[in-house]
Amino acid sequence: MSRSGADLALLFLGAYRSLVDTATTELAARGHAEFKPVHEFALRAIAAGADSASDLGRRTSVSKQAAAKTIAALLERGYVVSSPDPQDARRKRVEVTARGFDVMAQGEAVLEAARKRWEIQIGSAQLASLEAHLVILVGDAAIQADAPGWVADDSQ
Amino acid sequence: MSRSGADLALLFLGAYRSLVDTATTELAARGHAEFKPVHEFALRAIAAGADSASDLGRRTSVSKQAAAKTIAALLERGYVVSSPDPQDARRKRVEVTARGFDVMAQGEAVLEAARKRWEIQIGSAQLASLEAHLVILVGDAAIQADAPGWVADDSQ
DNA sequence: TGACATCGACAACCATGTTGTCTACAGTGA
DNA sequence: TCACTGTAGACAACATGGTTGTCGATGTCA
Repeated sequence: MSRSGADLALLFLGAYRSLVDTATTELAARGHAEFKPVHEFALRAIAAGADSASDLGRRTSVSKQAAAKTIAALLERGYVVSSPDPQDARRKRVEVTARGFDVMAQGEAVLEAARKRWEIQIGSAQLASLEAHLVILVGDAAIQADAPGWVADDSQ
Repeated sequence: MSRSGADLALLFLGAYRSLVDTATTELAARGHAEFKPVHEFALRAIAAGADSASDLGRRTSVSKQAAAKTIAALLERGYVVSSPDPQDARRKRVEVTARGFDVMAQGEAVLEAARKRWEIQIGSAQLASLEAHLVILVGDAAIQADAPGWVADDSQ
């Protein structure tokens, strides 16, 4: 077959897009419209302890201003709440709400379901080996779900 | 191993990013700084016959204004030239320059080299099967290199 | 106590897309 | 031949999601 390198790149992008689009569409259908991958990552980082804008910025490799905007968006949609930090009057502590945890759980479920469909399609062993090879090729870069500023691609 | 669906998505994104970053960096080192995937796709479309802004817009599923901006960027960097169409005074015909063909060839070569490295790393048969499975999973969506507005992710 | 760091807010800017509007020109049919 | 309709490209305004720079308030440490 010997596809070209460019096609290979496109294939990866297509696979990612396919999963993410599925998730976005499904989440919208389940009452979480406008929920984008960026939000998912931010929410994860907040749940993991990034409880202020500056903190979130550092963890997601983005300026604190950008992080503040993301938090504002999450706040507006009810995925997080913020309150003044009693320990430090400069800070505002951000916390994930029940709705926030819900959207994370649903997102995970949707992606897991998509993965299951693929598993059925090409076989469990094949998918496992595909994943294993990807891990080798990509290395650690993809593992830290907290980090990427490179999730900016999104749906749009 | 049974990785989660979210990890799988991240893995795909990581693989894509890895290839694209390699290509962008390499191209920059070879005298094509600031050349982004979007430019690559536009250039390909132009070479394939999209010789006007409106045309390019249609082919890459983007507004003609956005296409015009992309053309302006390519123009500025010397990858295309434009001239009034003698047949139709409304149009400006866009053509890929030698430099434009060069960057396309180099890009292809760089990606091909990256693919070769992976082939060595995990084995030729493994890479082939990975690609074959991806083709099954992604379907036709990734094949038409001309289309995607979804290459907006980029380096930045 | 004073120097310095950090927090969040605000403003300005950039990149890359969008829509809407405008003028020039092409093509077509009465 | 002429009016109508469609299309090309230019321009303006705006949305999104980043950036940098600056500022006042607050914390921290010598």
